[in-house]
Amino acid sequence: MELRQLRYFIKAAELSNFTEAANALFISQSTLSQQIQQLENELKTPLFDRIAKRVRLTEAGKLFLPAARKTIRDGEDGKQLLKDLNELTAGTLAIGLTYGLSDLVIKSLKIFTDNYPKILVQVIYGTPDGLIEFLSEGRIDFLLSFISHQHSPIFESILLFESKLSLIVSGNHPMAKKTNIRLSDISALPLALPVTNFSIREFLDLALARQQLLLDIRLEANDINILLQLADAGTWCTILMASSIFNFPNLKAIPITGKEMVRQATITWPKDTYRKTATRTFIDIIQIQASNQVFA
Amino acid sequence: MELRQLRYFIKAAELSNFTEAANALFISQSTLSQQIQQLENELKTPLFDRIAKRVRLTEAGKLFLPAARKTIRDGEDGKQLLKDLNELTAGTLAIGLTYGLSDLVIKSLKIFTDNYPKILVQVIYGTPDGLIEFLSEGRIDFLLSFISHQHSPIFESILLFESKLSLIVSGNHPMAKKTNIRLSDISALPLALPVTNFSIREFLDLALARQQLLLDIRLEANDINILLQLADAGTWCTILMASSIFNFPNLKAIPITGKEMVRQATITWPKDTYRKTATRTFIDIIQIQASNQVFA
DNA sequence: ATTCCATGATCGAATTTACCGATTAATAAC
DNA sequence: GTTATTAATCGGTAAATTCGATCATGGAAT
Repeated sequence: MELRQLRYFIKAAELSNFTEAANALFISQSTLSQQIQQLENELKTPLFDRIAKRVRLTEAGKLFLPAARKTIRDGEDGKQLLKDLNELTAGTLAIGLTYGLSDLVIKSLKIFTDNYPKILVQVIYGTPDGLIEFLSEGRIDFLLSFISHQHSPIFESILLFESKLSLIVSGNHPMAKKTNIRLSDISALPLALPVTNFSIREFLDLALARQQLLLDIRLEANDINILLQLADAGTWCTILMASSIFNFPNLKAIPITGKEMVRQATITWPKDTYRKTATRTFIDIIQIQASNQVFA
Repeated sequence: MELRQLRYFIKAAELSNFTEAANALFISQSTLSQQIQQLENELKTPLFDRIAKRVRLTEAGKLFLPAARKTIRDGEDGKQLLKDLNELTAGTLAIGLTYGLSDLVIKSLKIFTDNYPKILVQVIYGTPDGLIEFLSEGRIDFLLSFISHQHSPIFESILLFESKLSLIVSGNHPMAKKTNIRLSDISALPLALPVTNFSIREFLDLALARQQLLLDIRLEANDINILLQLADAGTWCTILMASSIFNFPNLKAIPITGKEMVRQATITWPKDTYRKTATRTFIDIIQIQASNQVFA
């Protein structure tokens, strides 16, 4: 039994006429006749009475017709489901996110969910390593981070924007007026920094090692918001990407000079897997947002 | 999209492994791979992520899987419906019946409905002509009557039993002791007979005309039961088939002599149409009942 | 009655499709 | 590296679908 046969049967039952049904189906009458017979053979039940020059549904045929219709309809429903999914009216979108890119995502999310309210969006914060793992497992659809995987065999990345490593200080901090600063100028400041397994910290530590500098680290936290609040209160300064302070109007990001101090925000997804429309659409949105945004 | 492809997809989704799925489906791995691709093309949506050496459902695939299962299940349900119908656990049986054969049907019905309680039985009384019309229209499945259609091109008949036209009298009637009677002996009796469009009346009138006899007809009725009750009360006699008096133990049927006075009870159904199991089964039962029954 | 028309079944041929086996490519595990 | 596993691909074959033509039947028109 195949859907084709059910489609033929339904049309023939509706028209009670094989010739007309065949025309409506754009097949020959002989084809229709044969396919109906084949269906009847498989069901071991005649579906039509062949009386004189017209056909009429048998009782079995009458019973089978609604069942056949239902089967066809279910098949169509399945197709529609996928169509809806591609048209962003259903489904989920799981976004992996490292600290420091929240602002961009939040702005983009507003645009996305306004246009596609039926998509369930999941925002998963994590470390780059952990999120890469999630990406492999298919638990997130893509990943926003400052780590590029442009040369990976299994991941693909595109650049969103560049952001400079910056000293984050409160607006009334003595250094708040500076437009840029050298890494060596910071060494005297008491700092609150992310813990060492955060990628920004790894990035910073690498630069410090290269320049053979040490910093006055007074506090470590595994939460960027805490660091920002501490800076906002004027207690300590911190070092983060310039793009991290969007939520704190009182804070100032003073870019640290040096071309190695620039990090690239990227979107990463698994190579050679289907990217659903929700993913592609969201990435489009986030790219536009990124290009509109101006970071130091 | 065909059910075959859905079956393949479901198995592959369940096993997350094309090779195993192909084995389970008794097809080659290449066939499975191709059919899945074909389905994906039609849906314009990849259903599996091909990552490294194993496949994994895409979100679209996860969404589509229950829909595919439902479609398959509905198809199976349709088949089961017909199976049930053939196995007499569902469906209807519409019996056309002329007056005079009720007793046989009622006895057979009891056996039938005891064994197949889910079959809805419809008993349609009518005149032979009307019932033949119903048979043509498919409103009844078969017809019990004293009219044979053994030589009709569109109807088929089998003989159930023979019954003699009889004078029906109350047990205390002067003639009740007779074992048979000639038609000419009846002409003096006041009679209550079926109306002229009843087939038994047509049959009787034909015989009377042949023998150039007239009867003393005092009453006509279009209901056999009324005639039987009148006879039972001793008011009048009537002429019916011997098989009609089963419900009236006080009545006696005195066969009328002459070979033309024998009528054949038959079952008739349309030639060359599917006879459902309910029909075939009921006919079997009624044939057995008829052979067990002894009529004058 | 006879002819004509409409309809479904059937037949043979052509086309399409499903299927298989062998091979290739990719990758994970050793 | 090497091996084993797995899915994709290719070419060929068998099967199924489809078509056109024809046949058989029954109803309608004449």
